[in-house]
Amino acid sequence: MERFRDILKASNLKSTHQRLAILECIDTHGHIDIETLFELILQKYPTMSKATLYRNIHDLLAFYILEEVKLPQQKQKYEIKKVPHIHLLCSHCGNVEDIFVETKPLLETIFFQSGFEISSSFIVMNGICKRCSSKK
Amino acid sequence: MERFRDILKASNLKSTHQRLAILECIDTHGHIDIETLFELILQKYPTMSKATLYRNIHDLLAFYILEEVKLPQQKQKYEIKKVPHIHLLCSHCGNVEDIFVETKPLLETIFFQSGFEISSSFIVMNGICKRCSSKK
DNA sequence: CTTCATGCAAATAATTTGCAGTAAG
DNA sequence: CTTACTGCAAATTATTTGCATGAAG
Repeated sequence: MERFRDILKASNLKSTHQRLAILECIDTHGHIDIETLFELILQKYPTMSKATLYRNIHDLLAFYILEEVKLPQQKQKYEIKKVPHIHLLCSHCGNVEDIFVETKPLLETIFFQSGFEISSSFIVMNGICKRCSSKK
Repeated sequence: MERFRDILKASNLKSTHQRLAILECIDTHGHIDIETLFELILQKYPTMSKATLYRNIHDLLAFYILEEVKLPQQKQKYEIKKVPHIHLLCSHCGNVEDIFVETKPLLETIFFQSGFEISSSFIVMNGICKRCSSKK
């Protein structure tokens, strides 16, 4: 994936095999936690160390290349930073789906009610996804 | 606080000093993390151990007496379970405010768009609270 | 070449567990 | 009394750091 090289270069970060592997792995897997990520990368790069993984996650977050996703009852996960979206967490199959929805009305209601000026939001919906509910 | 004794009894949990202290502390302090909670309780009960704290937090969560609050860039916090609400996290003063807002329209939009049946939601808004924005 | 990133091992922090003693009901 | 809960210490697990080596540009 050439795009990750560009993204890294833009932040003056070297495009090491390890970093590219981390980014590609998160990209193809979607929301992923440290442990799973580590095991997946080990398969390609048996020498990968956890210290490197932690350091890179930290740096990639700092440069807003990654984003943390804190889901209820779950270990912290990570994803490639993208356009703001809502997380739909299926309590049946465990999958996380992203959805892009207009939230402006809600934000305006909140401002109206409380005077709180919102700059960003983090939203997780728990429930049953379409696939699971149609299987019942 | 007599009400916590009742709540504990309803779940067949004994009303120990430690448990009552944990609940009262979280109740008066609001959203609080393990470390802060531990230090506050130590002042009243110098013998309180962290093992007990962790065990109790775990059990109180399991009985839905407490609720976990995972805020971006912050350590996990806990609060007394209450009516569903939205968290407003002020990036200036760091305070977390709770607000009760009608989210039904948003939930319906999501269902309409994706077929995802929502049972509960977790929402954090980042921004500047009324108090801070009026100080500028 | 020069600088930044990696791997390893060791250090630190966070959380869990086993067990004997203690307190709640 | 009986059972569940606590405190302590030890065990795990998670994360960070120092430093010598190696790779990227």
